[in-house]
Amino acid sequence: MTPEQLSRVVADALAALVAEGALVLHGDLPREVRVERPKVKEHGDYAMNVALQLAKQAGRPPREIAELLAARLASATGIAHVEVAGPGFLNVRVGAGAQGAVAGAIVAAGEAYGRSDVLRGRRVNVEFISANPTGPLHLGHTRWAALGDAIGRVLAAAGAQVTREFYINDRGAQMDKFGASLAAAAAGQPVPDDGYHGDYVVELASQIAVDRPELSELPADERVAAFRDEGYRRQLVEQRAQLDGFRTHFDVWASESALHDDDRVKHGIERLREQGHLYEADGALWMRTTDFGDDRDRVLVRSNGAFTYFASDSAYYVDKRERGFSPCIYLLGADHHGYVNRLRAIAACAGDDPDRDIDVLIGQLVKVVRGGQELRLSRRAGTILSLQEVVDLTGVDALRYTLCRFPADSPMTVDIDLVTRTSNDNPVYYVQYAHARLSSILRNAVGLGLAADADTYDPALLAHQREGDLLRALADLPRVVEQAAALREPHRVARYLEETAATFHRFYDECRVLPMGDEEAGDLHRARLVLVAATRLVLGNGLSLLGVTAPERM
RNA sequence: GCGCCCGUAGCUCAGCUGGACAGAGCAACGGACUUCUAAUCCGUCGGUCGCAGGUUCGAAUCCUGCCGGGCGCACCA
Repeated sequence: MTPEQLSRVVADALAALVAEGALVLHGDLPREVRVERPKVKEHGDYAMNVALQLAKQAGRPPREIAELLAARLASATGIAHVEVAGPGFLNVRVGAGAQGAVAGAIVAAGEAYGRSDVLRGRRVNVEFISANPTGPLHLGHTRWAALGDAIGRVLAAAGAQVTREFYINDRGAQMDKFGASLAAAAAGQPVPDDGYHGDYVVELASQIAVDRPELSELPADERVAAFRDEGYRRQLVEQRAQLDGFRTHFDVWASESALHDDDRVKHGIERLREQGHLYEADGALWMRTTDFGDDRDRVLVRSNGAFTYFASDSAYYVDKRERGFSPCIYLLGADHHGYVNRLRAIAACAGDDPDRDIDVLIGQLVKVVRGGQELRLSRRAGTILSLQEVVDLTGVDALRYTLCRFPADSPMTVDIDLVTRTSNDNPVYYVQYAHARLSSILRNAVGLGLAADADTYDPALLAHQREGDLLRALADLPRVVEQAAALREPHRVARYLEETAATFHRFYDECRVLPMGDEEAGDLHRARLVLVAATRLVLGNGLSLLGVTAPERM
C-alpha cells in the first residue's frame, strides 16, 4: 500500500461518513487527505491529521472524528491496525502483504516508477543561465545549469512537456565593449578600462587575428564589429561545448538580436499595446507596469527611438507565450531579483495571469572557497573560475549533485577542496555507492541462477522492520517528484535519495539477501531480491532526475 | 530611504509548504568485517531554531517590530 492509496482509502471513508450523515461538514470535503510518515515509529507507519483539520468544519472535537474514521478503516484491506492518538491523529500500520507489494509494483513499473502525469498537457518553458556570450561560463552559471536542467527533468517526470531555453544577450553596449576589447588586444594595445580584461580575451583575440588576418586590416569601426561578431560566435560555441560536457542541453538558443531582426520586438509591443497598458510620455513609449506591482513604469522605446532592453524582455515573453508555454519559468541570480516584479508585470500587461503563466525563481549566488579563501568572481576583472575548470577538478557527477542538493534560495558555499574530494564527505558517493552495492547483489544473484521476479514472490515475507522501513521509503518517490516539480525544488530529490540510501544500507546490514554457501534459495531470498531490484530502480531513477549517473560498480 | 533573500548543533545544511519529544552529514570519542562492495553500519557528545511580541488546540514554519549578513533599486546592459 502506497501513501497515495492510503490517502484514497481514507478520503473514501470520509466521503462515506458524510454521505451517511454520520458526519456533517460545513464546506467541501478536503481535496486530498495528507499522509505523513511519523518520525517516531510508535506512531505507526503512516499518520494523518485530517481529523484535526476538519474539527472546525464539523463542529466536533477532532478525536471524535478520528474515532469515526478509525472504525471504518479497521476493516479496510491492507490496513493492519488503526488507532487514534494525541489530539486526534490517525495512526495506521500497513499489513506486511500490502506493504511488500510495493516492491513488485516498482519493479513492474521499471524506469517509469516515480513519474506521474499531474502536469500532463502543460507546456513549460525553463529559461536559465542566459549569459552574455562575451566569455566562458563560470561557476556562478554552473549552479543554474545544474539546477535548471534538474528542474526541467523533474517537471518532465511529472508529465510536463519541457523546453529548455538559453537567452543570448547578444545585443547592446556590452557586446560592443567586448568587440573593442578584442580588437585592441589583437592589435597589441591595452584593452579599454571599461572593457573585458581576462586572459581569455587576449588568447581569443590572438586566435582570431591568426585565423582571420583580414579582420585586422579593416577600418577601426568595422574592425570592432568584426571582432565582436567573430568573438561572439566562438564564445557561443565554447559555451555550448562546456554545457554539453556538463550534460546540460538546451532545446532553444534564443538570440536577442534575432528578436529585433525579424521584428518580433515590434510585434510583441503591438500585442502589448492591444492590452492597453502602453502610453507615450516625454517622447518615449512606456509600459504602465505600476498597474501590477512594479515600483515604477518602464520605458520600451526611448525618446531617441532606440528599444530598451526591457522591450526585448517584454517581446521575448510574448514570443514564449505565443509558442504555447505556461508557465514560463525564469531562473535568475539574486543580483537580478529586482526583475521579478517587472517580469510579472509584463505578464500582467500582456493580459496573462502572473501566478499561472510566469514563475520567476531567484537563486542566491554561490560563494566559492578554495584553500580556505574566498574567490571573488568577476569576468571583467578576469578572476574567473570557469565551469570547465571546476568540472575538470570535480567531475560532472559530484558537481551537479552538490549544486542540486540545496534549495536555490539558500546561499551556498562551494568548497572546491571538498567537492573535489572523492570521499564520503560527498553525499553523491554515498548514494552512488548504494546503487553499486545493489547492482552487485543483483549480479551475484544471476551467478546463482536467481532473478528478481515481481510476479511470483511472496510480499508478505518482507515483514522485517528494516524491510518495512525500506519499502515505505521507496513508496515515497512519486510524491517527492511531484512536490519537487510543483515547487521547482529538485533538492528534495537529492535529500530523499540520501535518506533512502541510508535506509537501504541499514537493511543491508541486518538482512541477508542471497543464500549463503550451499544454502538452498528460499522464498525469503526471492522476496528480498525483488526488494533489492526495486531499491536499485528508485536510486537510479532518482539520480537520473538530477542528471547524475548511477554506477554499477565503484 | 524603499524592496527581495538568509539567520536552526563547533562546521556545512535539511526540516515534507502549521503537527506529536527539533534532524542529517562532517568534526570528536567508542564499537562492528572468515560468506551479498567497510565508499558501510551501531553507540556517545552536541541546539534559548537571531531577539521580542502576536495569530491558535499547536509555530523553526504564518503576521508585526527590532538586530545581524547578502543583494537590488536607470530613457544601463
